[in-house]
Amino acid sequence: MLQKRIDDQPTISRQMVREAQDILHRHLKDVGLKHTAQRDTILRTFLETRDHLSTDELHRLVQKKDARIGYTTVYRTLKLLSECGLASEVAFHDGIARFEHQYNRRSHHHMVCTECGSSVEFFSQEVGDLEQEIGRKYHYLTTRHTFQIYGVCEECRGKSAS
Amino acid sequence: MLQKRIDDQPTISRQMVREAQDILHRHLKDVGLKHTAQRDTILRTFLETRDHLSTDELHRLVQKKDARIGYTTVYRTLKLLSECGLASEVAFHDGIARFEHQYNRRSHHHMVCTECGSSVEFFSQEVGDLEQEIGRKYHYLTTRHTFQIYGVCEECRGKSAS
DNA sequence: GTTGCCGTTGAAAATGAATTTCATTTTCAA
DNA sequence: TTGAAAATGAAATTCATTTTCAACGGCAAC
Repeated sequence: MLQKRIDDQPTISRQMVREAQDILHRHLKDVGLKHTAQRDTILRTFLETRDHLSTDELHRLVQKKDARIGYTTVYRTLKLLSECGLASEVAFHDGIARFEHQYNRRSHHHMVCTECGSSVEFFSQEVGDLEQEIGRKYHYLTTRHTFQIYGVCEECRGKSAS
Repeated sequence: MLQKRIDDQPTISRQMVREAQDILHRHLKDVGLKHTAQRDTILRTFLETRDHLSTDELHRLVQKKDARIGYTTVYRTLKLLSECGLASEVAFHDGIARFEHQYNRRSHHHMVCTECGSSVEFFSQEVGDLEQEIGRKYHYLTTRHTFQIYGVCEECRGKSAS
């Protein structure tokens, strides 16, 4: 099931793609890895979608551009992208790891419909503040948090009522 | 790795165990299943610990009481306990499903150390309020949420510094 | 008390996503 | 150009979870 995202930045500009590629290339150099056509293709494909993609879904999209790129490479590249902050994993609690790109986006959270899998993104400063506050209180050096709301969307409630 | 929990209710009384058993028995009756010694043993073992147990860990504890109880039965009973609200799953994002008992506990969240896996529980009214607020705003009928903070605890920071 | 039904049990097998292996190919610095 | 190091991708493996199935057990009807 494809996880849609509702967003305040509908498309990604050529400029952004270039900047993201620079970030990846710098990261590759930093950790002594090489620059390959596959990695660029995967990054570009990843940036072009607004959805929350599983490795498998991204692999399928990538294959439309270059059918010779394998699942494993997509899997490994997603890890690389996560390392350099271009991607981040969102766990929707359905047993599949999903990724969304983090390029030029403000911090947000998800509300997921448990019937159809669609999701709404929302923004709340308070949640980030809470991370800081709780970390200070218990002497943790916090790095990140996850916050998801689960429920049933309006459309699905309509269906089940009929 | 055993996930410790820090709590405001250190032990569970005989009274609570009895009440929890009643809840399970009623649920079994409701869905047309039977009351068995295994299921009672598993429930009792589950209630006796304050930790966040994986199926495997609970199975090991159960085996100390009755070595003939199999993994599958523990797995299935945890599902039953979840159905009737006695257990709930907490995803610590390490690929293993963990459960904690929900009997007579107030709503709480977790902060997990990514080094040693220990966790702190904390309480925040605001998070629940936020669930309501966001649900109303986007017309979702919300059922639950997850909120976890990840970081490094004081002890682990000490270790890595030395 | 016996019978038959139906749910339970638990070992083993299946599943499926994530990860690793390994032979081959590609990259890149010298 | 060249060779060492990394990348690639198909296949195999891992590992938690879930399902299957044959044997078992309690209980109600006879």
